[in-house]
Amino acid sequence: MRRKILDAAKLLFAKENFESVSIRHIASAIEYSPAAIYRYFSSKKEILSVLRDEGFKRFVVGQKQRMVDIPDPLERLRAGAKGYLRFALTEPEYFHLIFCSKCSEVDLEGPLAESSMESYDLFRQTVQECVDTGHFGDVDADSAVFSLWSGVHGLAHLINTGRMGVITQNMDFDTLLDSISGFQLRPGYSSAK
Amino acid sequence: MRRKILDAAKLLFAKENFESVSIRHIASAIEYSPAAIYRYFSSKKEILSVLRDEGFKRFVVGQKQRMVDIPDPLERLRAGAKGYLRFALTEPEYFHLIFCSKCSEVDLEGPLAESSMESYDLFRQTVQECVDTGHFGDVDADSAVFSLWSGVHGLAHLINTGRMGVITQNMDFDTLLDSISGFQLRPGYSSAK
Amino acid sequence: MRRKILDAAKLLFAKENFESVSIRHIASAIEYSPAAIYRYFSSKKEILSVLRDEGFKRFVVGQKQRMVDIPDPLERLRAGAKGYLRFALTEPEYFHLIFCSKCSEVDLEGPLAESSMESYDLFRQTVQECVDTGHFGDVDADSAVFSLWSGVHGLAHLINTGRMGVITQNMDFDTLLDSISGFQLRPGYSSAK
Amino acid sequence: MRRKILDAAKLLFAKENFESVSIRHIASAIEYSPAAIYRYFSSKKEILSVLRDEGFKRFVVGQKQRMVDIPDPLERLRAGAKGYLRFALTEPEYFHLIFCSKCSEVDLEGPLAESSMESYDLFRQTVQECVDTGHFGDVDADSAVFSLWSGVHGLAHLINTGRMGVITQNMDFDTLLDSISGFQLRPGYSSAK
DNA sequence: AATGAATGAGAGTTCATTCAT
DNA sequence: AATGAATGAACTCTCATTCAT
Repeated sequence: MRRKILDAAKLLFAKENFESVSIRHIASAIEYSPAAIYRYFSSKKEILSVLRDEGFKRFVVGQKQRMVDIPDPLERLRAGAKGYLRFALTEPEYFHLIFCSKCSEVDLEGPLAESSMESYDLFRQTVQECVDTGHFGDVDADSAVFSLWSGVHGLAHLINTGRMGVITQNMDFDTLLDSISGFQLRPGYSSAK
Repeated sequence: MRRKILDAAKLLFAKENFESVSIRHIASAIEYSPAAIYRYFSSKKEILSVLRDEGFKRFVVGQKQRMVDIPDPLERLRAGAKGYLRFALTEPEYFHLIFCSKCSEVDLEGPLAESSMESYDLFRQTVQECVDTGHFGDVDADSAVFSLWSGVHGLAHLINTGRMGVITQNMDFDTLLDSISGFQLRPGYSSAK
Repeated sequence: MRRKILDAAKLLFAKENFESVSIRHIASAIEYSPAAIYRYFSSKKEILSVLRDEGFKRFVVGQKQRMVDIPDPLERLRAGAKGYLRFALTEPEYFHLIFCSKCSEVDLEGPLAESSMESYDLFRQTVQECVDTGHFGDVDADSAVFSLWSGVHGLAHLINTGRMGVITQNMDFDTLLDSISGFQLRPGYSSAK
Repeated sequence: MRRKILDAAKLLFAKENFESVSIRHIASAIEYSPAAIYRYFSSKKEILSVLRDEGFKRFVVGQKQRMVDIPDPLERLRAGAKGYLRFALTEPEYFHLIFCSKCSEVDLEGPLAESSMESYDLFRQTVQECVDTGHFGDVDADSAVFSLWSGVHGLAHLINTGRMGVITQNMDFDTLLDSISGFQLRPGYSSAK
């Protein structure tokens, strides 16, 4: 059924490129005929789309869980960053689909747009709290949002594309975060200057 | 001729990814027959390779020019970061080819490897100088390299994939840099804490 | 289906050589799409391989049947030679595939190797018997094997390629055999010198 | 010029299949452009054709030289057989072109037909002499022609297609001939029975 | 006399997709 | 609900050949 197809697809997508996974591959992985898949999905693109939505939803749910109970906004932000990194490194194909593919190629209608907003708001609001409580000195919230997202996203992307070499391979998320956020998210950091 | 093919390929490689760009696409973009392309390049991979080398060489030359005459390492670093951003935003095709495609897909033999090293060394050394002159407080050079590259790369990538929305569209490179480097590269910034 | 493809391929392989027969040719001969063939065979080479195995098996079975019950080794040999000729002239496609294509192009793993050995051993052993019973005078078995195979094979090949002209066209197998084996396989022949 | 092209082609044909030798290969072998070849030959087929004629002429000339001065017809025949074998084994591609390709594919007009006749007549007449002088017992000339050509041709073809294994690899032409002609061409042989 | 440029046709092969069953 | 059969379009790449220069 639908679930089985999606799971098989997810597994394959994790192993290979999205483009090089074919309906045939998925079908043979679940030991069904290629044609059978079309009972459940109208096209290969739809499978991809559903997977993306699912992945994003999972990401957002995870982020909420990780962040919701943390009172200190900086700690909360740090938890969010760690979640982002974890997602990127443990589910690189989803990460690529959701945070690296061109927005123009993504269908922004439907559930994805909603998740997207929710997620962004959570992030944005936490940053705002940090600014309000003086954690970031005189930096405005927009700048902080840009800066933080860029930093964490860039790290994830550089690692996933193999540009960080072996150095980062054995680091855990905390160490990684510390590396890039020596200036912002380091535990105990409070305010520049 | 060669140039025409490369330009067409560059455009297409940027729009879609490597695997979904076909020789036929390139050929029809320049209104030639697919076979004609093989007069100038022995394979699809070679086109990609040449493009990448070309783009990288241009990038490295530009960075050297921009950075060489600046005595203050932090200013020099800032100039490098601006160069990276400019390259990413004004030549997104090359940027994608060089800094976003998976390393495993790249032929690391030949001139590219050299350019790559040169460029990285220039960056790395400048960071080291900043650290040595106390610009980054007690942050070690490795961490600073990770952090700075991640920040600038992430910003470029998020903008290029359309994730920074319209807000960043009218900013110049200085403003952009200021946004993400409120903590590190801001002019006048000297040392954390 | 499979059979249709094989038959079409057999015909084409006989008319032209392996390399100039294309999947497209086969497909259009059976009025199918080229892609359809890949439902039944994984590659062009496999078609060839299957055909050869098939033909060889048929040849070997026939030879055994023809030879098994004949007590006199010379008569048995003669029956084998006649079988070889009949196979060559009545199934020239198979004959070409099995006894005329270059061995280096043949996949010698699998069932073919077995059939091949079986068939050769049967032949070789019969020759040995002839030698042992003095039918061939002081000729050793190896020489006799070379000589006999060469003679029959050469005749078949010359006829099949059209070099024997019309003269041989109306001869039956016995007459043909008598022609070439005036010295060895002629009925009543016993020993040289 | 013409000669250079033909020589290059001949060399390549000796190494690879006829079909897999391309105009490009020939051109690059003589360091000319593919187009240049068309000044001298109207098509690939023509090159092949000319080569075949040349090869055949050379064969015939060689055979004449070898045979002309030998008074004893059996010895002369033997010399001819040796020449046939030598030609087949040292110039297998020519041999294939001339004696193995289907007659229906060969252009039988022109110089080839002439050479062909000449060669055949020489052979046929020598056999006739052998018969007349009683060398072959009561075998008629037609049968002897069939038998002898078949034997030598078959041996050559089986060796060239790799079916004689390694056994024959180190034999010289005399030994080979002795093997297959234990009954007819062996030196000293005179008449069956 | 020779070439660079170009092409149409065709090679083997894979793919997403459809449809009768 | 599921499949076997089939296809058209696409893929990279090679070929013999032509033609303006």
